[in-house]
Amino acid sequence: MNVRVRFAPSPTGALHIGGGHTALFNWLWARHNNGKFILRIEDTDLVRSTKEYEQTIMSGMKWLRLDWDEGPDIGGDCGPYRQSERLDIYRDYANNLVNDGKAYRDGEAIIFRVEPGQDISFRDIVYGQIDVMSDGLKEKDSDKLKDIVIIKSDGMPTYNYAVVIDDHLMKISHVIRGEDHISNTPKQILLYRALGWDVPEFAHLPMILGRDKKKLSKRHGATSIYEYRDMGYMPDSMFNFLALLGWSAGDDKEIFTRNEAAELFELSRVTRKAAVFDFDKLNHINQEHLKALPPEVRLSMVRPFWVEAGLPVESVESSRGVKYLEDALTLMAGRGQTAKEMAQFSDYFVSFEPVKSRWNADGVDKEKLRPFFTELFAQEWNAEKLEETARAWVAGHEGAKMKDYAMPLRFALTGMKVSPGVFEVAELLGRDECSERLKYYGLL
RNA sequence: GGUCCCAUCGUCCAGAGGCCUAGGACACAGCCCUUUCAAGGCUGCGACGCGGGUUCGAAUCCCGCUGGGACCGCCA
Repeated sequence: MNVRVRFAPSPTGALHIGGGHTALFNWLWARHNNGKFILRIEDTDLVRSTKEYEQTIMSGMKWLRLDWDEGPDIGGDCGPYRQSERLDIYRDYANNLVNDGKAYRDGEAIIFRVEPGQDISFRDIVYGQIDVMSDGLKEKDSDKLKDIVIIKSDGMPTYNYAVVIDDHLMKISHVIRGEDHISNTPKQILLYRALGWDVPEFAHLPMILGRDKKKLSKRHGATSIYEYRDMGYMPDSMFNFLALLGWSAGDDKEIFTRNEAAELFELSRVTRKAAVFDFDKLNHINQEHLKALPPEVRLSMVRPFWVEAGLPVESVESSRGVKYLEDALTLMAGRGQTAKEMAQFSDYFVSFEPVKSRWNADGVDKEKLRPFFTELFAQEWNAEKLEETARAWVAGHEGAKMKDYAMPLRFALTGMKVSPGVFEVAELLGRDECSERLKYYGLL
């Protein structure tokens, strides 16, 4: 089967979590089958749609690296890919339906007649058999059967109509979308039949809920994909996390790359239960990815947050080399759940200034520490030698404990009570830098 | 009000009649390692919503109940 799937957002807002999830599953299915992933813009709401949002959605998808094979920006054989540019098509088919007596005009609008007694059941790849009769398509709070508006008074097609025309004309093989569309599907099936077309396969996806188990919305905090980027989550982590909402490969593997996911993905393994968006899990997945990153990529993820914090990344890079910054973050691997946290936790590698502002002399016995630091600085400057020296010092002094020396050193160098191994930090910072920092406090 | 969907640890996911005294992950708690934890290791806590069937046997199949949710727009 020639798999062709599409993501069809309406440009009335940024790409949000739910949309990203839907786009992701479509992408997964396309890539798994070596099929095509199509982006179609559903901009038939004249009032709310904007070109800016269209751009935002596309860049959101690019950030997640959900690349499409056909779309409004790159074209394709089934274009145009913007519904506002397909109005003639919708009108032609609507006129045919009117001529066939299957639809009628009311005002400026065209309305499809729903006949009672029709079985509009369908089989969903995820949800299985869904039985519906056309008699159930009632008006709200009424027993009246509800006909379907297909062309609005302003000449634009409605969602339920345009989606059918486009999915057919664009040769969509699988319609993969949120579960909130299950109840739209029977209406669309009625339209497919009236038009004499075969229906595509349907696969509905479970909803994503907030902690309170209500549909994810602004109330739950960040909903747009971009907000996650700005918080320091990485595209591959978001991808990994979103893929796990409503799907698993069946084994215990939870940290994977997009290609691994594409290989393993099966629509038949998608879950039916709505999933709660869990920040703790996202954090963990992001941390795992952050840990596994190649040094240069890790640096590229963290760098913007150092810059954002006003740290002199550029000058440190030119004076000490990019390798220094990469090594610093290699030491940090696994520490911090977001790129932003990692940047915050490692600022002392980039500048002494934040260290000064955190350091204070409370409880620091300078007289006791000075000889120890002097001894340290008499050594060859590498972590192994430094630790060896420190241990020898502790062993040679009655009642001395490693932490009585290591902690003040850590605090003086980093301004933090937590850091990677302090001797490794010292080695990387370098003898001169360490010396400068200790002298500043009068510890050397 | 009508139609439809869902129901395993707090959360995400395993489980497609016996392999389940229900497994993994996150979170949480505790312990260990140790110069610190935001790193690493170990242990623990913790669920099949309820009631009926079917069956030698049910988390798995059927029915009812309860509880969630979606949709019923000339929004998508």
